[in-house]
Amino acid sequence: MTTSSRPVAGSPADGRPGAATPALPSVTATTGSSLAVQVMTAVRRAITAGEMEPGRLYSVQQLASAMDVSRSPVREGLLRLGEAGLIRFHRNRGFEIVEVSPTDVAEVFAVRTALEVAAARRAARLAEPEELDRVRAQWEALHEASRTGDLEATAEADEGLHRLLLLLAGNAQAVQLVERLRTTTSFLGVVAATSRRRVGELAREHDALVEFVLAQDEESAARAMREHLAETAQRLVAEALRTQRTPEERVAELTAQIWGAAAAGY
Amino acid sequence: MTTSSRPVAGSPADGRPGAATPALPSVTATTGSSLAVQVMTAVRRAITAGEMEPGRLYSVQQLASAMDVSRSPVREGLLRLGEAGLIRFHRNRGFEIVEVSPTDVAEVFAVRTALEVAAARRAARLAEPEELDRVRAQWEALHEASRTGDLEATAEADEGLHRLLLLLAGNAQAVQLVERLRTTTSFLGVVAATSRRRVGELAREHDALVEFVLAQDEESAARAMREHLAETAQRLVAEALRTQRTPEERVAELTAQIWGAAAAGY
DNA sequence: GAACCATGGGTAGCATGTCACCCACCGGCG
DNA sequence: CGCCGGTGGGTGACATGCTACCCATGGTTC
Repeated sequence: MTTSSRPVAGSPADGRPGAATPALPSVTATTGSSLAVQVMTAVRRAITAGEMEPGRLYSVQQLASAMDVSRSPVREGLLRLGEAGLIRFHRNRGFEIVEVSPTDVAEVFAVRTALEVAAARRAARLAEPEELDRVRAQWEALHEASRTGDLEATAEADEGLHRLLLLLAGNAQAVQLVERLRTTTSFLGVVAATSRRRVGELAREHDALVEFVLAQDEESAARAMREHLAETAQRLVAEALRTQRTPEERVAELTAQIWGAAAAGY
Repeated sequence: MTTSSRPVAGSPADGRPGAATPALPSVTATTGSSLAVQVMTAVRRAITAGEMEPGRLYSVQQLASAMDVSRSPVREGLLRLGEAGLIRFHRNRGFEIVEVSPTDVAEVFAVRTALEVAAARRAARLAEPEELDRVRAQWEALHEASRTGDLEATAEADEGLHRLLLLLAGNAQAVQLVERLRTTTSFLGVVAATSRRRVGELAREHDALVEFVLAQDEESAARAMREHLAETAQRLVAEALRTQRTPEERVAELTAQIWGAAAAGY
């Protein structure tokens, strides 16, 4: 609250490269949490929205000015994002957005396969009746969000369902881990980009999975989870390929190849 | 530098909890990296050495004074440890060491099983001859360190071997993840406490695993990794139980129970 | 004796000052 | 024309000042 009008800031339209101020990721209105967390959210959103792009150098001071907070929370939030692998620091030069390659996406989903297939199996085995009710409720919430076409709510419900299954598997560490994986790869952003046109289908993809979990059919649940993740993975790998301007006629072939190489054995 | 003799602080043998200043984690001599990293290392060491214990509240200012640096790098390092789950912050009150329960240890190893069994399989399948040479070299380094009885070197070589296998599996994301898991659970500290008397045996436990990887026998390598992790996990779970003052006659039983529950399905 | 409230010390979170260092730019030298 | 060393702006890392806030303590009231 010290600066009420931000006196200097970007100054006149300096055309010099490197100091370019392409787009200011405005501060989030998400009050309630610490400023550092707000910075993290804002930067993630700016990345997925395309306001900040790989290959360009940004600085703490720059973001702090744009978001009208001091450098401390900005630095703190950025360091956390850096540890998560979302950005990379160059000493005394600034930081840049790390580009998520199709291979990275495939690898993340290979890891998720390793963890969540087992989780589905364990959830089907261990879940108590009231816990199964929660699964059903979350599933219905997903369908509801999907029906309204609300992209963000659908993605959130999707996440919630996966998190719930991990929880029912009784492994808190795994929950935390997968949670972090999502953050790391700006997973949400990719999902958003991909499924914009097919929000309605997202819910139905979970039908078989939920059905088998509710029926406590361990192996079928595991298989359904594996198939679900494979489908999602390939869709996101394809999207990542398109982001890299891969010719459309090669996307299908490369997707199968990348996912096949990353997933074999998991 | 502010307090040269800590004028007030704990005062005479105050029995009051909370304000006690039990032991000062002295600054590391580990120069070369940033102060924040040095703080992280120092705090981890202080925890594993028992100088800092769960249930007690510490503060940034306190550590900063003890280590003779400013609050900034201390806060930064502690925040990172907090994100890893090693400590927990209480707003305006301080932070405390998070106790690692036997169940936590078992869960971490369940996750590692999910990731590293598949990694062993893939490493056996995919490794090039020169990469197998690296495995052999790392294995010999482990034996060498084990032979000299150097605990820290042995633990490091152990880590190196596991990391190498993950790398050869071609999943950079998994490597990063397991790396973080180690940090999280103050894994090294537990290992140290456990194997102090049996450093010599640690190397031999990897023999079958390495042998099968070198022979490129996928399924045997996977099985060997699973058994190796199960053994290690149970040893550490038992150690965690003893830390919690579990009666020795119940340790074996509880260990089997906890590990069985956590690992089933992975 | 017990419940209530003012108060003061201590804390994390945020803002700001300072510094060594790196790199891009630029002018002079070969 | 090409190389090369001085130089200045910008950056991350660290030090320090400031503030809202929480909690324990002790006095006060009933």
